[in-house]
Amino acid sequence: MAQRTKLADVARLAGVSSATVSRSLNYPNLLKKDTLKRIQDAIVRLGYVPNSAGRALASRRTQTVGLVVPTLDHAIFSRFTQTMQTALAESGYQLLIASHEYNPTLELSGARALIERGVDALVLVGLERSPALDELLTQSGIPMLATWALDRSGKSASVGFDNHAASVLAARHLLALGHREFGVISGFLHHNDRARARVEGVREALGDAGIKLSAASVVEQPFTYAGGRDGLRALAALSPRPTAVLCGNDLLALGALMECQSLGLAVPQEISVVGFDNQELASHFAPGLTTINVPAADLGRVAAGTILQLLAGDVVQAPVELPIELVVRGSTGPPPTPGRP
Amino acid sequence: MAQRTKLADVARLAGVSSATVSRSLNYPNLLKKDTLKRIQDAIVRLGYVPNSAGRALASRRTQTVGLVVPTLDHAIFSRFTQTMQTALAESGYQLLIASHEYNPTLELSGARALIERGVDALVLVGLERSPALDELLTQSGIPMLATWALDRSGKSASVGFDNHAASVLAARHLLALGHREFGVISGFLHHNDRARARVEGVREALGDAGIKLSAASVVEQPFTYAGGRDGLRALAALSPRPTAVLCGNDLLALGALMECQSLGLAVPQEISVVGFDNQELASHFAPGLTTINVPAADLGRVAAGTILQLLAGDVVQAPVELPIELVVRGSTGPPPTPGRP
DNA sequence: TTGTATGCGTTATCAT
DNA sequence: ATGATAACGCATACAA
Repeated sequence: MAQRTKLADVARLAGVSSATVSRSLNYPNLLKKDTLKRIQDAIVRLGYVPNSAGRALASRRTQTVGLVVPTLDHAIFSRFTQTMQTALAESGYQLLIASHEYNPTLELSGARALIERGVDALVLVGLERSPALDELLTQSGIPMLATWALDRSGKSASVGFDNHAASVLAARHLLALGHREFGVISGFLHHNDRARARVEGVREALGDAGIKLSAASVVEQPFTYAGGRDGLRALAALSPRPTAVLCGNDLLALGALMECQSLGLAVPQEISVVGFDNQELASHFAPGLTTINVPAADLGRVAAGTILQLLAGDVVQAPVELPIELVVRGSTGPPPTPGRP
Repeated sequence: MAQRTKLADVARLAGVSSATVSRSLNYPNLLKKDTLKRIQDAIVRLGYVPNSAGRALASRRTQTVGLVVPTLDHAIFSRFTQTMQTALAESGYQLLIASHEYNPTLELSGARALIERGVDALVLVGLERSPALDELLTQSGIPMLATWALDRSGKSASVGFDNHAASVLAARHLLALGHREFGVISGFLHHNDRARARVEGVREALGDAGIKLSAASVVEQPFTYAGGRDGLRALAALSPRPTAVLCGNDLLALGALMECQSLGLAVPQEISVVGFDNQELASHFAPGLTTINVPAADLGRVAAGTILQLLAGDVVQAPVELPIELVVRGSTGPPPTPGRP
């Protein structure tokens, strides 16, 4: 039953050639009003739906964009994906998705699967990829866009923000408040250049202030509330105890906040927490939380626009940098006593 | 540069016919070990990637599953999608996604776009669809799976849970606590049969107890924190004021909780709140929140499995019902004084 | 076990 | 403005 009526069926019913029907789909203004209408009637009558495999084979384009993300199960990526898919759909493009859960092997196979399916362009997250994937990308010659990071080398088009600069911003803010003991709860750094850039930003900003970030004060945890809890517990056990904690995303930050409460640590009086990602809850349940808001939805929109440019043949070299903002809530509280154990 | 090497190129390099190369891909065990190896070497040497348009045209299958969801920007759907895509990828299927933001027109065009692209099967959310979509589905003859709802009529395969029963469960719980005045904060009911089933469940359970749910005590709001806030404010203004509020999802429930706090209403002493969806935050920041946990990840896994069965030609008639659970937190608090204004 | 030949549904070139 | 026809890359029935 599947995929019955074809171009030729419509052509027969409309009394024209299949070439004309094809044109009615792709260049309707080339046809005489009358025949166009006859064809369109036939299409409706038959419930004809074009077969894009045939179309792809003949036209060498699939009207499909591939997206390879770490996971859809983080708000930032699902929002990003949602926005992109809506924007692309408006231009007649469909989104084909692969996720790899931060596993380079899965990223490679996912990208390969998308390329096999003939995506007209490919969107990736981050700049880091395995040599095999790099080779696959250059061999395929498919237009590629890196997201959530900026490719300053200009090797590939990119839209994102400066993860490094963002955490420098946050660290300086905390330094200005008088903090001297820091902790970082990060996601796993393996195969996550964004997370690494964030940690590096902290390290650098602190270094400029003559403060060294010890290995023990950077803990890697899964991107979950539990990860945030565990991370904070580990940091709280250090001596001296950090008075400021930077978290890699909202789940980690909120988990850390919960654990602070469980441990009886006042935020931000005894400990300050900074989290990446936009978390509406923060303003209400966690007035002491400072956040670095990342523009996931904007990124999706801009990425879609850039992809369309690439597909139009434009050469997009310069990275498109989106602004991030540090949102400080409840900063009126007293600064923490630095160095208190 | 795109999509250079083809089957024939590999065949030439390996010194075989293209048919043999095709077989090496689809039925490797039909080939002599030696020739298979020669072919595979050639494939690697050339960096050959199959063109699935050609494959789809010839085989009439795309190894692609279409998913039409309301949005990826709600945790339940992104988690569902993520799980499904992972499970399907393990069986060599790719997921093609369309989202419609609760707009029937977009749902139709999305489904059409997916069918055009030749998806082997289609996954939809809910049972309600426009007549046009229904016709499209039957005309196309594509295997279809309804999710997040149970098709008791057996017209289509379905995996989900009983939204109606779930809210009956919640309402009875609140009745048992002594509540007599109820409010409901729902998402928009238009084109959302799950939301309607939830409200109906409440209405029915209350009706059994001789309580009528007035029109004013059911408010429709967008699925956001702000929606929850606005909804609760509206309900709190009613006289008599509801002592128990049921919310359509986690965002609405948390928004309602925030507003309770802003209004100085103690939860659950003065007002009880019940929210659909699994919300980890609840146990910490909102100990008075009772939740109906929905198994988004399980649904994704089961849906993927069912789709694979359908693709294998199995006839899946009976709806697959997943269990839901009512999680009561902080129920030790005193029951609210019923009917207090 | 492998090769030959044909067709899948559409687009695009070239006529008319 | 429209028609005839040759690709597009692969799978498969049939032959060998």
